[in-house]
Amino acid sequence: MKLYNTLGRKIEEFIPYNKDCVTMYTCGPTVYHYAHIGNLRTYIFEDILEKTLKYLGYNVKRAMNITDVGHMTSDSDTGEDKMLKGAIREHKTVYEIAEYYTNAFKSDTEKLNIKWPEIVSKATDHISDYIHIISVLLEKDIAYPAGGNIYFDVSKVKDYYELSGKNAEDLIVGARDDVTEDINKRNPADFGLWFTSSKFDDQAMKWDSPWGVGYPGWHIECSGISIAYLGEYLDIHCGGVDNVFPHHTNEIAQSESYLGHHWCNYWCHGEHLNDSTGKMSKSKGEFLTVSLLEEKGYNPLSYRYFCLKSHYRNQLVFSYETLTQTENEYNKLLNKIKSLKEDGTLEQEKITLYQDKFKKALENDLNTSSALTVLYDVLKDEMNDTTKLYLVKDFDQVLSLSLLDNKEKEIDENLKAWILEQIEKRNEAKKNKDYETADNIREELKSKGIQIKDTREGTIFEII
RNA sequence: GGGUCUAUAGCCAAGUGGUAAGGCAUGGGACUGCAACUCCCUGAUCGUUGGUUCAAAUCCGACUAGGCCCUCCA
Repeated sequence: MKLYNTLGRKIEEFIPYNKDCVTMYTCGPTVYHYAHIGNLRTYIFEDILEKTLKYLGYNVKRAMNITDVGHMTSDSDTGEDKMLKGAIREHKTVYEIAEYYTNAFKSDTEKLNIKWPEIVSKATDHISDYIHIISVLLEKDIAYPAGGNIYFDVSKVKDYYELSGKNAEDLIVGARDDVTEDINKRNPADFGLWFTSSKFDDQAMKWDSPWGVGYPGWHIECSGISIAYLGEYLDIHCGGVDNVFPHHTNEIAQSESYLGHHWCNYWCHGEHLNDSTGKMSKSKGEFLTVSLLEEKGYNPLSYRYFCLKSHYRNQLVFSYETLTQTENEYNKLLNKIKSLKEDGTLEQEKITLYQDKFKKALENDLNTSSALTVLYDVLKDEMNDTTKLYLVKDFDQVLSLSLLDNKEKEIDENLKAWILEQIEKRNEAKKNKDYETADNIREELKSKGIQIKDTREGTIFEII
């Protein structure tokens, strides 16, 4: 298995610490609002990674956090707590907001066939772990108190900028207008571990700590949860590219300083989904959610297919035009598979041949585009349908495109009898060259969501 | 300003030194009473420009265009 590692910026052979169990951590959502489909793209990538590892025979232990503690919308004095902002917007408590959007997020992942990680933990469930880590960092003199808060001193760690490839001199504090310098920090790059002195009076979530009542900094939660569930040695850490700096950079700094040894070997990042104007975000342009796509008549799995056609490290541009086209492709694929009928015994040679090709594609830094091509090759190949169906099912363990879930929908016997009767009538009319009647019947059925297909074997129907 | 990534046909894309996979769309054809479905056929010298090499979309340099990051962001 080869993976692109942001740490080192090259494709590397994947070698886990422990062959028997790969540990994987993925940064989860901040649940103050719905996730947009760009957010979900990253989770699709992580889903494919986890399923690929399992397909290749690894056991995978994966954890994800749910950020239900306040993140600042900005670091400036005018900043607001995201969770609080959501609560005010919707007249609910921050806890209600978190629960509501966690469920919404889970529902979105289900619609996209994204497997829910075995371990999912709320950030607020591990406050004592963060306090412990911060205490150790203070003891080691890597963290320091200032102005009522605890900060991490980045000058105490070597290779702070290794992951991001940046260097201290070139970073401009306040490169963005909405960021102001925090005068408590010794170095501009230092980051907060614990805040007691909030810039906002109405901070809703607070916990007791050795340094006063307050709340944890943003980066500490991922370190804390990851170490709590996956131990001191982590194989893979994933997230969106925008997390490379500062979030993951800071995670490395605090985790390794706390543990006293190297922590995570592979850092994998998913690229963004852009719209025609650039990066997609919640605050700019149309807020694209899975529900919105459904409202517009799209199948969420068409979006998954859209993502798999591309590579996770390529930027993708979203437009309804492209999605419409992709849905068409996806439906054609499903149609082809639907026409397969069990017709013999498995052809083992073919199975081995195509499984190897499929694996090879995925092993090459998750080349899902090539993997899909292998699927098309299978459908075109000269082998019996039983073997094709076997391979489709096998591949779908990773692709998760519900390629075989398209079984005939259960329909009422009376309805079925009526439809068959109509088809009979239509065929009779056709025989008598009464095409007007025939077309009327076809239209009537269509208006009820029943599609007629004239095939060589006779007329069949399908519920749309 | 600094960092980083990308650039292959209308669209999504494979390709990691040996003369451009695949899917969709388009056009043509078969089937059909017409249509839908299905099937067959149909397209690019790889952003521009130098260089390395017997050989480059593939390696190196320059240029151009674009995305993202520089302390909320997937």
